[in-house]
Amino acid sequence: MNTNESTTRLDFIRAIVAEDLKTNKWGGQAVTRFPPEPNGYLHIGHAKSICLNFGIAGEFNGLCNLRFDDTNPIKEEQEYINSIIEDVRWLGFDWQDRLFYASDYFEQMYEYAVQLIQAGKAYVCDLTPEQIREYRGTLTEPGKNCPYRSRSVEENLDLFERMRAGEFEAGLRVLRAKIDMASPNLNMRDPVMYRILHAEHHRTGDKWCVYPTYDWAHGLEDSIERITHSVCTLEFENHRPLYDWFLDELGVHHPQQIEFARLNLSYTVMSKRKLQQLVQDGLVSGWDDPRMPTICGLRGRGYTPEAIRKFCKRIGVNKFNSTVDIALLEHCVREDLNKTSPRVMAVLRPLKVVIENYPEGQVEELEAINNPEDASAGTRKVPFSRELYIEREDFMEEPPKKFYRLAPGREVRLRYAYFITCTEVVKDSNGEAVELRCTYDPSTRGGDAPDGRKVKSTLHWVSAGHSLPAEVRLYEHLFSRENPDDAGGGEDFKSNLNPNSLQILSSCRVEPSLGQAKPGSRYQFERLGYFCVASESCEGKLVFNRTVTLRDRWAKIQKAQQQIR
RNA sequence: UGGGGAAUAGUGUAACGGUAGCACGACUGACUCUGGAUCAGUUAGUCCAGGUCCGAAUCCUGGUUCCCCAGCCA
Repeated sequence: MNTNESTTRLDFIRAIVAEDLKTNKWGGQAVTRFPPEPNGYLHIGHAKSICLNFGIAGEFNGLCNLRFDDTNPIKEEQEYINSIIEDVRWLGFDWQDRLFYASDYFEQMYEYAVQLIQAGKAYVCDLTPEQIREYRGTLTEPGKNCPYRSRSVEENLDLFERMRAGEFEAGLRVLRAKIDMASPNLNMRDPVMYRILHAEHHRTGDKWCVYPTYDWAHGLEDSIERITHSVCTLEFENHRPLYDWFLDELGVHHPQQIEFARLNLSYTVMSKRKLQQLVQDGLVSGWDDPRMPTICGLRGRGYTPEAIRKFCKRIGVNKFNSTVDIALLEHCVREDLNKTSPRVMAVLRPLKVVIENYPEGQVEELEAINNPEDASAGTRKVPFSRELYIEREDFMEEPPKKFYRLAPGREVRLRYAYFITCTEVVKDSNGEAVELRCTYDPSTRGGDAPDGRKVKSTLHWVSAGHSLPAEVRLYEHLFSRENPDDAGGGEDFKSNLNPNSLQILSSCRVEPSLGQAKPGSRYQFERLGYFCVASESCEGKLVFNRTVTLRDRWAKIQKAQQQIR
């Protein structure tokens, strides 16, 4: 709590927690929870909630539980549980022995329901779903009491027990809270507490055929776990009176529900439904496609947990909807990766260079710095020879203004190597440059000229004979529109998919030090960006995913120049 | 047109009756063996209209706009 970063400003939720701690409201305890429903993969929006809940616990010397809200066996699967556990852990959070499941409380919840029935506060209703909707009324008109509302306690008890026993078909009856069918808050118009579902639950099997609804279950889960601050998203604000009502009627431990705005990010979608659609329609390779805003997608893309945590800290917490610029997320990864990733040279679109005055067969091992931001990372040797590859876009036969790179007659530096001058351009029948003939200045070995002359630019390169082939996947934003839902003419968000969101380059060359690069490890390809070794990569076939480009001044100049034309 | 929320530079957020600040972005410039990083600077804001006050983003009144709610989803 007393770190300089967190004392500066408290968001409104932390302010509440701090105040409660000060007044000893919960006996000096702060207990939060992250309560995902295991029906999908976690995304960066969940990370916001995870960082909030675990962050509060960490900062206030409290506890944060990981709890699966598994009250709907039709939608939930073990696969999701596994991925969620992996993702939360990967993000860097620890729930120790407090991994819980709502389904572990089913018996207790059932007893609480019986208690409410006995108190005349709940009843079994035989209306069909359609009828329930009709009886509920509308936003502007009150609902009306259903004919079963006045059933006796005994009959309700009997019916509810038989619901549990499996005597009725799915959907035939429900248990409802008896509150107020005229309430302006529709959630209070006798909400459903239990529905009959003859479905196999991934944890309780066929033990139950009545399952609690969210409204009934969630507060109980919080209460049973002695949660103090039940943090959820804005859309549950309307449910808070109901949350409070259940807990008050039962007279049990009653946490405070606090709502905050969920995260929206530009150039992507965040709803589970839409993400699922992308997966199902095969528009991405899966939940872990590196273009997805899912935690596993970002992980495969090369994002670090540190960067995601930093991002979540920077976006803050508030009560109004907003859309964070994805550039901020990208800034956070760059900031982290700049300090931590080893530099390496890789040529994505190779253009052959022959150094005519360099002795055939000669190879020099030149020393290169692994990370200029971290002296302890040391140096490595990079082989240099007569035939090299440079980046195709680092050469222009007719360079425009402000293009500092290689051109006929121009001298540039090869990083950590020599100054070279382009003397001749070899072209194919289409007039395309296929090879450059150059000379080098032997006195510039290592990259400095003894006579002090300067060059305008430094290029990365690899030795043709020593470099390794690699596949590199260049990723861009998944959508080409800032707000993907902003689609015209009856189209939906999918019409805004960015056709260039994935570009696969299969004839890249990387320096030999990358030969044993392990999947998941991250590098900066000098002058290009941050890349991470793809999970499919192996020693014979190297594959890299681009996490994010470096900031690129030249690209901006180029863009500006194109706009002028 | 019922109820519940919310509005501060382009974006995200501070300021809790007392100089509207920070970050991202954009734009300058310095430096540089990454057109990277770093450093310096510029840009730009209190939804509107009244009121209270020496003083209002903050308090009051009235508007405007946006979000959420009519699942046996969460």
